[in-house]
Amino acid sequence: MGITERKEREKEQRREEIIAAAQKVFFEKGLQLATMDEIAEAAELSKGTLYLYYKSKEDLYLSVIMRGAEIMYEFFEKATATNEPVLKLISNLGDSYFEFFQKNRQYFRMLYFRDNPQLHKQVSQEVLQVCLEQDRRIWKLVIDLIQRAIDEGYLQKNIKPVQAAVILWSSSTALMQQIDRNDNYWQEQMGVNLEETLRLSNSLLLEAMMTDKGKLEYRSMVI
Amino acid sequence: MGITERKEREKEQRREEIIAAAQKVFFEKGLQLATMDEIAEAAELSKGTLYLYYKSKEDLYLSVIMRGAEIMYEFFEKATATNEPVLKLISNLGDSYFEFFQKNRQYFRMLYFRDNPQLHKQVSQEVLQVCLEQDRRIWKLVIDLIQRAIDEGYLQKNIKPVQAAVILWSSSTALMQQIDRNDNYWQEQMGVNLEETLRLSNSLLLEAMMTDKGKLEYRSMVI
DNA sequence: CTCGTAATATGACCGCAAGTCAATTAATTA
DNA sequence: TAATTAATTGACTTGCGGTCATATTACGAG
Repeated sequence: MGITERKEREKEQRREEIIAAAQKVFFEKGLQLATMDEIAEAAELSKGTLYLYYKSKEDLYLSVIMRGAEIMYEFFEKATATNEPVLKLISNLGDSYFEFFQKNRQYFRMLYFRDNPQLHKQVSQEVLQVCLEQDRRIWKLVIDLIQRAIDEGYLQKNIKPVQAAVILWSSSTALMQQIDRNDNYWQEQMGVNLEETLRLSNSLLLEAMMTDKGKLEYRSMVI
Repeated sequence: MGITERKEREKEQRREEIIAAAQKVFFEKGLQLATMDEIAEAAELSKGTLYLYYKSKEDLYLSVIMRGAEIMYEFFEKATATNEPVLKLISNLGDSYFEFFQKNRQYFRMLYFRDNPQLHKQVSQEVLQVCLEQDRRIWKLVIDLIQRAIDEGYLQKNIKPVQAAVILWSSSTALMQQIDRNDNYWQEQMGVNLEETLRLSNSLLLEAMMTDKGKLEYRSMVI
């Protein structure tokens, strides 16, 4: 009976080895240019073996993405686990998203593959399910925080927390994508610093959602 | 000499026929699942012929996208060509972007392929150039309008027009992408109407950028 | 009208990569 | 040690983007 457990462990370990190899190759080449043969070689396994552990290249890709999402979640948890006022926590959350982006660009890039279902031809139902679950966890963290800010009277009651979350999330993500792709272009051709623009966008939105009480506290906080 | 002209016309026409066929197939299947053989069949030509007119599948895809971008530009032009006050024009611009999205979802979806350079493996330099030119035209329209609103004292002077444009554009786009993919999910699981959220986001941002004069005018406008 | 030439169009073919599976090897059990 | 089960392999199949030698058509000179 100890044997089946060990086998289980070894199997899990192999899955991890494969993911690690896949990550290396995907980071270097991206989904399209990475080949399963390459990943197999990096994992020191044959291609056939990969398919014993993952149903498709896209499943493998999504599995790597999930590692990234987990790291992102940890950033968020850490950023919101202090005893600071809730508006500060929301602001921290925005900062930590950007920090995650800067320190994990490869993951960030992969993450928005997930949002493009046009690209999911071969994703298995199981992996998708786990993905959605993880997504929910992240949204819950954000939404709960905003709910708290509303309850405490810092954000306007007539804005639904989910709405606020979607708005803040969408604009942050979109701007970071822009930074990822075209930062130089905007800086050099348009004379605009996108990182500054991101901060501006976040504070404009957040302030626009605040109550007077919130604005008061926020401004004292910023100084 | 009339003959070479006719030939020129016929060649241009063939290019158009091919684009039309490609569009049909891409609309139905998306970039990945569409095959060149399929497009060739739809165009009633052989695959080889396609490659006499377009260098790659991705070039063909981008060429279809450019049709979409042209249509979008026309929406924008029409929305901003009236004599209404400039804040109303900016608001109209947002509405027309959403209208474009609703009436041309297929194009909208394709447009965001362009922003993912990870996917551009085979795009030729020429097509890319035309693309960038078109992009600039659209940005110019938006930025000029915002510049006008600043000049006329409706938007704050300390916000750069390019910044404002990027912020408004990014958040609108991101929310429409969300609508395109997951509207039902947000509506049914989260009880949130994303179309309303988009409008909210736009007005929050716009108002947050306004001067007092702007807010006064805007509020009288909304009623 | 007709023949040579140039412009167009064709589809068999190539190379590559995802995914499969019969055969092989390794580990476990009797 | 032999039999059974599990894990692994890599040759093979399939499908598609892209190419190119060949065929077809359109044109113009004689």
